[in-house]
Amino acid sequence: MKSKQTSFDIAYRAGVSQSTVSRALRNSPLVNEETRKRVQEIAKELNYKVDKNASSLRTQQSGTIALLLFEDPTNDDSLINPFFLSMLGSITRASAKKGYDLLVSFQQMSNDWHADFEDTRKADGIILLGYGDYTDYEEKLIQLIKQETHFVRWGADVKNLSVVSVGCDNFHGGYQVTEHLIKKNRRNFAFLGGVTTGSPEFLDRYQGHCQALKDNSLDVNEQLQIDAVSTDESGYQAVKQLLATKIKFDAICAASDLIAIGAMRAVQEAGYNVPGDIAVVGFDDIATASFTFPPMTTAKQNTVLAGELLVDKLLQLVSGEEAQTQLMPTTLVVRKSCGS
Amino acid sequence: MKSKQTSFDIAYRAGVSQSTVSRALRNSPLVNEETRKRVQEIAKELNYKVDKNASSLRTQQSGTIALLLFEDPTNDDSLINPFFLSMLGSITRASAKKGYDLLVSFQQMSNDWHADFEDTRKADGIILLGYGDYTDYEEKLIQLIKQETHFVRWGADVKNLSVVSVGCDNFHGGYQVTEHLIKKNRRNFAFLGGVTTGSPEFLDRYQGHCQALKDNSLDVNEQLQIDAVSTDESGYQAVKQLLATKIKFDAICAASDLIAIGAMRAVQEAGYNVPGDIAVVGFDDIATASFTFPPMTTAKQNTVLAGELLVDKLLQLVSGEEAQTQLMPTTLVVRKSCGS
DNA sequence: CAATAAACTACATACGTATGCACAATAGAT
DNA sequence: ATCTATTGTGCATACGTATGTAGTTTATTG
Repeated sequence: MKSKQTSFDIAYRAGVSQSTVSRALRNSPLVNEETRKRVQEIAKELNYKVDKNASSLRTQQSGTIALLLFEDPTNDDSLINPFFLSMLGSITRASAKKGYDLLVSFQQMSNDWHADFEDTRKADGIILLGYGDYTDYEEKLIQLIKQETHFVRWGADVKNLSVVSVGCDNFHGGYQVTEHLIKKNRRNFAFLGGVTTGSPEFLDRYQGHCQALKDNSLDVNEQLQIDAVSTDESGYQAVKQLLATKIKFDAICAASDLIAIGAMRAVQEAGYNVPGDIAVVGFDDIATASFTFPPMTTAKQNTVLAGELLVDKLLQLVSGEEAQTQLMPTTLVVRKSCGS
Repeated sequence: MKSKQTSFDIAYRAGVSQSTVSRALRNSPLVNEETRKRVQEIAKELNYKVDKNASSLRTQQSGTIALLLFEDPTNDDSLINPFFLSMLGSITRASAKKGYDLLVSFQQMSNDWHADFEDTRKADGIILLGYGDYTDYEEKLIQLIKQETHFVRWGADVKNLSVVSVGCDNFHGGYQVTEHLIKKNRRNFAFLGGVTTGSPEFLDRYQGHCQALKDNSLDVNEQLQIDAVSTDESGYQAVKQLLATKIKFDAICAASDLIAIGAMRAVQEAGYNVPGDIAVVGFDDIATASFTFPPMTTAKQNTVLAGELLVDKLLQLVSGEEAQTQLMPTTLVVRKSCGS
């Protein structure tokens, strides 16, 4: 049980050659049924496991997917955005289902992340996860393409680049929640989320929001759009700023649940009732959203499906097939933060 | 930029041998300062990266840690316990800080998990994460020890086994929250969490709870202890069951935040006020805990520190050093669910 | 019974790196 | 000018597996 078993040890015990052992364990049709069974039994008996390093070195395939998780640059503390954490969970599951191991890596998005995993042969392909809202991002995508790295990414489609993305229909989601609020007879909307500065995802949500207003003959009041990053603190501050302007509003569309949570807190602290005075909707449907008070109405992104799509598409690319960018629909989850 | 670079290519370009390249890149003192610089420059220029498989095969070290995450067996849906998700995040960070890659794997805790990662040389060591409350667990730990696998685990110490564990002081945590409630003049306590059936962690929390009661000359009413697993649904059902007994109580100690969240919901639905009529405390301090209504008072487990300790101790074991089981203190986080 | 096919199995080698050992080159000492 | 010490480099090999090719055995056929 001590020193490591190799295929030669199995071969010796089975009275065959090492190559036969290798073939037997990989179920090659070249070896006799009987021989194969015998070898496999002995292997199990001796608790032999194929050395993945040697195997990968020989086959040039690692059976591993790398997940690169980019942090929100503004979020310095050591908490991870719960939405991405949830994505991480579903990706882990999805890759396990496909028999792949998952290598998880946090990235400082500073240097060299682009070149690390597939080059070193530790992974067959890469999944990029995080808001792509920092400088340099496209440049690095281009470099990945140049190196012919297999990768897929989460998020809004990137224009003019042949990159496979999986994302949700942020425009539609923004439209959806806004429409819901309009049906609840709200008329004066604030929008919380970085539009000029932030991630493309937030911009799409905002544009969907605006479109819904237009389609219902409502005006967009740009003074009620406040930039915010995806933290509850940022949402809290945004609402404070908003209240200071004295402009009236009866609904808040937040670009993410975290922002919405902070917004609700600020609203309630100012003595207003949610949803009575001000309705709030979020975006993402993170786990916390159902436990807030009042429980939050939000546009759900299906992280389970997302994880599976990302893994499936990546594996398609790895095996040389084509793969298409895909947009998933969002689902409106109605709870109580917009009235009943 | 296309076909893969090897150390031979670098050697050719630098006019030295492959072995010199290898040494230069690993900063061996055996190679001349000047030569080393030249080699490293050329390597960077050609975007050369050491093949980790070949390197690992040769050195028998992978530079990788495997994280095995066990699911709560009762939790079938595809959501991960947020506490463990948070641990996952901190472990990811901690191992990155040490320069190790992290291989994440979900386990069905059915067969063979014990033998996979270090045996195949994909990882230098293993971190076990999850409630250790299922049959077979100790048996598998014993097997890991037999195989001389390097591993550490999260959770309560395992008696009679020389296993390195990192956990929090569940007894003290249970004591702490109960004491807090007593100071708030609560006298009739319910405890929600599997004691006979559940995980050892829950049992420790319960015992701390009981000790606090005894130290304050209060009786333990065993009829007010309800088994529950760590989901909000389970907490919800437990309170329903409790209310049906008509026994009076003015405080609930939940064995986890998720249980507490479900409990609060049931209490509020029954028309009682939290904390006015019934105070509630949780355990863990998951992200959601600060967003509930009212915000939850709970015993915080320091996941960031836990992640670092787990990684540090594992790496100690890997490098042949001794490592000790360690209990971390819990911190009482006072919010509003116990009154002000 | 010889010749050919069919079905297995063994031999040899390559994957890319790291390292013990031998060797070369330079410097210093006598 | 010869010898030892010092420093730097190259040669050869091993890590453990997978696979092309050659070889052996048995069955099949003329």
